[in-house]
Amino acid sequence: MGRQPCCDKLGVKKGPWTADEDKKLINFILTNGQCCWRAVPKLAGLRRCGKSCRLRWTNYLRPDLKRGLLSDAEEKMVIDLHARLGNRWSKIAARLPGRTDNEIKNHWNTHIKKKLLKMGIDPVTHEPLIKEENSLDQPIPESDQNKNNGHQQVVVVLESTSVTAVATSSELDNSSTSSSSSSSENSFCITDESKLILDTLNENDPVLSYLLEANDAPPLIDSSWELPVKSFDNINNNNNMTSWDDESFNWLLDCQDFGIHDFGFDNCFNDVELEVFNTIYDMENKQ
DNA sequence: AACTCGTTCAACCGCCGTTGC
DNA sequence: AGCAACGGCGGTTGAACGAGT
Repeated sequence: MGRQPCCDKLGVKKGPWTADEDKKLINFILTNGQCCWRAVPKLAGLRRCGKSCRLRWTNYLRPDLKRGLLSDAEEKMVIDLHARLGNRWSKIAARLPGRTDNEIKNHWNTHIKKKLLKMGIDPVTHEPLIKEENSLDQPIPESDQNKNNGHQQVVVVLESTSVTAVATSSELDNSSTSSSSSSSENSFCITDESKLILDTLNENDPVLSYLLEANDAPPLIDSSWELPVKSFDNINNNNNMTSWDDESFNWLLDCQDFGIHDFGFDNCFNDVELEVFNTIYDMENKQ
């Protein structure tokens, strides 16, 4: 005999979570921590599958989630990491504090994918889509392709970071040196649009510079996330907290823009991880 | 105002490696 | 050792919403 079934499929509720369900789940996790997800719905008084509870917690209720659109820096990191890791969203999310794999995956599919396609980059391979774009989206007349002031595309492939870009600027005249002297795989030109990509590699950017230095480094954030129960004490000012009161709960639901600092999570990360987080945090606050 | 269409994202589904019995 | 549940992951779906007509 193996284990008991995960949950009784009959009577299990599906669909969007209600505020009441959220409250029950939050209360349970804060009281008991994350244990056996199979037991959570029963113990928390929820008619949900344990899997659904885990998903709701990790993707939405977790207090260290940042919420909101990804910042430019985060987006650039996602693109770069995707170029190296592919659709391994959980690995990518592990490098972006406060972001979930689901969130990054959604953002990729709805925003970044389109941006890359618009730039003539295959979002899967991160390689140029010159042929496809010429034949499908916006066919470029041969006459225009022969003009430097037209929209001739120049491939930007940065081997060290796997970031690929295609420039469509008319400032190609200024970049002839780099394109003519390189091999096909390594050739690149500097133009307005490609500068946007190159900006992602700014050496002054601590996030990216750290990222680039640590090609094979372990994830910035340990994937085995643990509930820092202690940090929640700050919320209720109650060391013996057993559950959230209505005020605290409403505060959580209303405050979708919280960060690590807000919860005293700083102690959960080492100096480097905190530095990365602080950089992203500051960038967002400046916007 | 009513309808259509496109976009977004929370949630579900199914698969797979791990682990407990 | 083998079966089956668990936990996690990536792909997909569909309801909600906004923009355009």
